[in-house]
Amino acid sequence: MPTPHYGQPRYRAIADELRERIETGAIPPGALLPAESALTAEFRAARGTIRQAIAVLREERLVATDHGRGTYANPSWNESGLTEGSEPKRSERQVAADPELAALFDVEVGAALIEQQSLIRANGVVGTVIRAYRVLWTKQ
Amino acid sequence: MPTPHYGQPRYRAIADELRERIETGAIPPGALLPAESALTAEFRAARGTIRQAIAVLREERLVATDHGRGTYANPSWNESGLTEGSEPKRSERQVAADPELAALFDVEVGAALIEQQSLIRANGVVGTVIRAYRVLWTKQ
DNA sequence: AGAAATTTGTCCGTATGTATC
DNA sequence: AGATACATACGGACAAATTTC
Repeated sequence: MPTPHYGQPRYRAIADELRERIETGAIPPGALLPAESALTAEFRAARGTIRQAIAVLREERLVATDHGRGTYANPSWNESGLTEGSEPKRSERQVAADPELAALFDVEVGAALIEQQSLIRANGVVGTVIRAYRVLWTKQ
Repeated sequence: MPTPHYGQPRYRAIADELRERIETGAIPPGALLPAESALTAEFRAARGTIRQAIAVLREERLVATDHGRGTYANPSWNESGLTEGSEPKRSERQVAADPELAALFDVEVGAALIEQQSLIRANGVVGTVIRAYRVLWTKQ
């Protein structure tokens, strides 16, 4: 546990994990990554290690951090990144919570949720649709 | 006095002190703890150290913190009940395509889709629900 | 209604001491 | 010896939610 960096250093492994979450849409474009303190808890890594991992992603332009605010995923949804991106593939709208979502978020059915939809295209055709839901009103 | 952690770290000692004040009633249930700025002055510790101490108590459910408001002692309404058993954080099921998804995937309404749902928790509560949709049979 | 002050949340940079590969 | 990593601690700054004036 202390410092076994078999092959790959820890901060790179953490960077890989976070990169996957972003690329799979688990952390949708424009969303905030968990705070450094939350990541230290989740990965049970020191803050310096977490910051090193995020620095890797920042260098890849996969995230951008605002001082005092947080670290955002995919800040380049308006500028074509790797692909020429024929269409904007992100949209956000307000929807009502269906019974299942209401139970998960512990809110009333019909409560306002933010739905962020992203599309993943392969060869021009839509391969995956990702919908991320979060409560509009934190707290209640 | 830079950073000697002989024996017990400072944030634990501070947490112990605050815990005792709560348990002895010096800080009654529902009352606000002194602000972080006040605690930094009292213990002559950095704010980060104070916040670490409070984080310990928060984990013990001895206090609860509201952004912009303060940290309360003994939140009596802790009916949360530590969850009814860990829910799976990733589940997969087959659903029928709604009109929007059907259009995106270019299939008929009602066609079979795979929905993969993931939950992202922050501090134990569901913060985001991710639903990823794919067509069931990717017959080229 | 609006501005200011308070308070918590988050990030930044740095530093020390310890331990392991 | 050097790189990696952990745990702890400091101080500063900006952001956001809440309260007070």
